[in-house]
Amino acid sequence: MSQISLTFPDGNSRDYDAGVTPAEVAASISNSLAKKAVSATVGGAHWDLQWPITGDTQIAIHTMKDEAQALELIRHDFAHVMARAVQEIWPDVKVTIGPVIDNGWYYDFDREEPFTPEDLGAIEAKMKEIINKRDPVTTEIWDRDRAIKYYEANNEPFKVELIEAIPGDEPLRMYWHGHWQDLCRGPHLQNTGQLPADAFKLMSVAGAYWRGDSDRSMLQRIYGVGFQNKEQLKKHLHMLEEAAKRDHRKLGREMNLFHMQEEAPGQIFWHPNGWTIYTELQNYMRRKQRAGGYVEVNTPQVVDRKLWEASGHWDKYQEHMFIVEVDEDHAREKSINALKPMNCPCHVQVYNQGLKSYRDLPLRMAEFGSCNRYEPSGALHGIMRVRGFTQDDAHVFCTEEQIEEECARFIDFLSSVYKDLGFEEFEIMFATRPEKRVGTEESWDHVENALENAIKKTGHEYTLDPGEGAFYGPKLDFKLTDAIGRIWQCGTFQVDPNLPERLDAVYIGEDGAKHRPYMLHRATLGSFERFIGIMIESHAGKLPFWLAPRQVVVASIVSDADDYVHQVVAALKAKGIRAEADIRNEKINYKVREHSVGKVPVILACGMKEVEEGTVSIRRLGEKHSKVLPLDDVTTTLAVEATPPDLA
RNA sequence: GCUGCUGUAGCUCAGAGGUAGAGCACUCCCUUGGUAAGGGAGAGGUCGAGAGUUCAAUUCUCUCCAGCAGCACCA
Repeated sequence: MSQISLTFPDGNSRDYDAGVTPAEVAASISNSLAKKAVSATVGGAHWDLQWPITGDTQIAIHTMKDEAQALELIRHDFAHVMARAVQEIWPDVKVTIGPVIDNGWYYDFDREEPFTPEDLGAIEAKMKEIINKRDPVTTEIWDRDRAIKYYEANNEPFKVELIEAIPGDEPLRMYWHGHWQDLCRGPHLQNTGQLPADAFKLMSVAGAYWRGDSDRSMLQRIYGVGFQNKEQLKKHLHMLEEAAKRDHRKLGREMNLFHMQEEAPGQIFWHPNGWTIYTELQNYMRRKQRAGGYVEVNTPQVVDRKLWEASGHWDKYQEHMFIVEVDEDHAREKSINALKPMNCPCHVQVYNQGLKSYRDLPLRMAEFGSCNRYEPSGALHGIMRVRGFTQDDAHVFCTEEQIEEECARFIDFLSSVYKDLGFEEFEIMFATRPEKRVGTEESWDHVENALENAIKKTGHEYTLDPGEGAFYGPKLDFKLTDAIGRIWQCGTFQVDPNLPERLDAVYIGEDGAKHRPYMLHRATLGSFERFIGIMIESHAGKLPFWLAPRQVVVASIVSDADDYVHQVVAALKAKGIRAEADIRNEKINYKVREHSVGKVPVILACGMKEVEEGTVSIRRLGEKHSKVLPLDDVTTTLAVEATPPDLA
């Protein structure tokens, strides 16, 4: 038998018989390592302890201490144990797939009856039973025919379909523990007893389409979370509880920012507090955009279908539009209109007024464009995904050569805005040419290169999202996460040669001939609604002072101080600070608590001492102690703090 | 849109086949209190909407609406 040389992380190497498994390698080092080992990294790949190694390579043996590998194995094995538990309780349930995800795993099942919360408890109990059996995990490679026959015989049509989708002659790996078997890439633990039976929890059950295809049957997906030990599980569950407190829907109610109601699903009734945030943010964006070389326009809400037909939206997007029909009793002619779902066609209309020269380009046309989209009911989510919203939208009309520069300029602009708003980090997704597309390959090459260069020039990392661009051009999406880690697209940058073509936008070039401009769709915040939702969650309601709807509450401690409280409020207002008086007949404890819960950043308490000395007792949100300071000092300090970041 | 769950006072929630309850919030009274809930009284609900079963439905059944979780969608 031939020999192979395995190199360990410390640089030493040893010879073994070809076909040696990591389990055998571990045993050759020490008994304790053999027991503790869970997997290996072989030649850069995560390797099952049972898989043979056939050539010279690098090897590292993993134990539970290697967090990345351990968590992947644990979660993957939990998924298998859960599937086995389900089939032991309900033998007729069909299994499909069960991958590892952030913090845990899921497994999709096909079963007539819905799983209930009580069922989840029963499954958890069965899983613990299985783990305690400490069944060894074994694996074998099967050929396709055998695997297909096996699953056909066992009435597992989903597995058969999975195998049929696996390309050609790729060998199929089977895993067992106990009598239970699953088709799986691996790697897995050595035995089910290596799973921490007290460090997992089944979280929820929800529908999920088979193979992610909404035309196919809906399966039941059970989600679980799993960790190396009980403490980490507890920590995770606690984190979820904390995150729930930051939910913008809850804080929106508690801070009296907005509400929504049945009569206008997916639309927001902004209350004075919430609208203050909104307008402050909009004022800020308006100043930033002016400074950034944009001109601002405003275009109609209700637009005749003729324009949507010309733009192509009527064909492709109609089911997502609110259609407005004006009938003949009210209008001279019957007309069919749509509420605008986006601003671009209207912006081309503005562009098309008057002949443009190459000297006018790039033309950056911005609008705080109020849009309505008939989003699917299941997609609605608080103020993050709504049917009526306002984009901080703009379209840059430019030449192909200007795209790179405009893209870089936008990324810098967006970074500056995000930084001002407290988001140092964000994810850029670079979506490239899809299979179904228009335009020449040369043009796609050029435009994709322009975007890539722009990202590099501005010094950001990005994630490639191949094939996910629009049919007419590539795009960048800028994403932020909410309190529980759900990812939301906020900013966007899209290259579009298509709409100028459809709506016949032109400019006169240096050569005196007509040319077609490119149109760059771009939004920084995306929508005010979504961005405010994200901001509420990321700040847990404690917005930066300049954005806080109620910046200061001045509270009297005794009613003899009420007049002074009004003077203090007037002094603050004179400095442009949003201040209000609280002279209710309540104790100071009560007032402090109420305004703390309401996330008011500064409470100024005034008793007779302050009245006599011309001071205020300042207490900042989150701080336990207050400080007595001269009123003038406080108004000056707060006025500085109230300055928006772009004016500071 | 799909699967499942939920809908009772402004909010958070309890409850039962015989037309409803708590805490907080609200109003009034007492209290003038020094930094996260002082005390008392009062008012407040067509139990999401519609239909059906029943002597009787807010409770059971069906349909619809909305919300929540996930999936799909987000040009």
